[in-house]
Amino acid sequence: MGHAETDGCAGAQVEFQAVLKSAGVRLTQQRKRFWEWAAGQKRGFTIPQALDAMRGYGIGQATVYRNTATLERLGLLRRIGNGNRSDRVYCCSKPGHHHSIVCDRCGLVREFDTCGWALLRELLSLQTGFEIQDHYMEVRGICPECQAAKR
Amino acid sequence: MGHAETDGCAGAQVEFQAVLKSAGVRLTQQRKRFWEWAAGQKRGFTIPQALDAMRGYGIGQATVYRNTATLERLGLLRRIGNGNRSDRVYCCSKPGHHHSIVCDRCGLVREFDTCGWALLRELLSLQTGFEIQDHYMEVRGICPECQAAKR
DNA sequence: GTTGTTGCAAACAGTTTGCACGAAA
DNA sequence: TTTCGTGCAAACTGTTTGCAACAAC
Repeated sequence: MGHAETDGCAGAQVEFQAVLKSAGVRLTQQRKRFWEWAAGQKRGFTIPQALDAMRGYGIGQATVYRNTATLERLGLLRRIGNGNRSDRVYCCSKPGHHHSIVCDRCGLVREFDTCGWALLRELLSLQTGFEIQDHYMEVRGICPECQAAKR
Repeated sequence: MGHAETDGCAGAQVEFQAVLKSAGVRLTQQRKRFWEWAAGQKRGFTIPQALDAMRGYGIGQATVYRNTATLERLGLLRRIGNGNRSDRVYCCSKPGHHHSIVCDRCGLVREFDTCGWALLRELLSLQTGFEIQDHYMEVRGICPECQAAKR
């Protein structure tokens, strides 16, 4: 099953080690395994899925939880699923601020950054008097492949 | 402490009973108490806070959880706090689709619905090929009062 | 009278923690 | 050789559930 144009984590291997090093975080076997697996999950994953997969490598659950937190802190992983509370985790293809659009059917994640924020920010600031700081956005839909499969 | 222009739940009392009735949900003493209290929390609340407050009325925790879920289902309550994962609950001032802007300092919630969605939806649809369904958005900032208090 | 709701307490699920050992730098 | 990270299991927190009594309609 080829996911056209969506190989989100290409070149992630290199970046991974660099990010860890610059954060003073050690590159352990377990972390490497976890990251390789996570980067391969193009549709994100849930914690139970990660626990299962890592158990296969003899990696304990505490390690999975700890590493999920660590990599999230380093901006390598991100949590989504607020609309439906599914609490998925996915592997960021690029660092920094961006949003995600998630397929409701298969969980495929794509990232985007154009969200018209500058304008909205200005508007909200005027309307509410709030000193606006940040925003969070998540879109749900059906990905092209699932649309095709549906028929 | 007067919260100018932010008495979100005015007239909620009336609507409350109507919504419950039309959903075939009973108006019990406990639900009424819970709702009255919740509607009074202009800055939203956390579950522990609700548990505490309701314990004062002799209302059990199971009831609080069950009612939170019920009222959320009826669109009377809503959960926020995805950016910082604080998992707050707040009382919706109006039904239907809208977003929230939360004060990072005091938790005050204001709702808004202008978010430039139509345009973004179109853009994302073209860019990603997704059949777009829904979106979730949340803004964080500092409310006017907290800005004033800061100085 | 019928049925949804409640309170209690026990059960549960998911997550975190303490500690001794092992591996990375 | 000095930390940091890991595995294990126990502890914990927050949430859900079964059941008998009760209150809403």
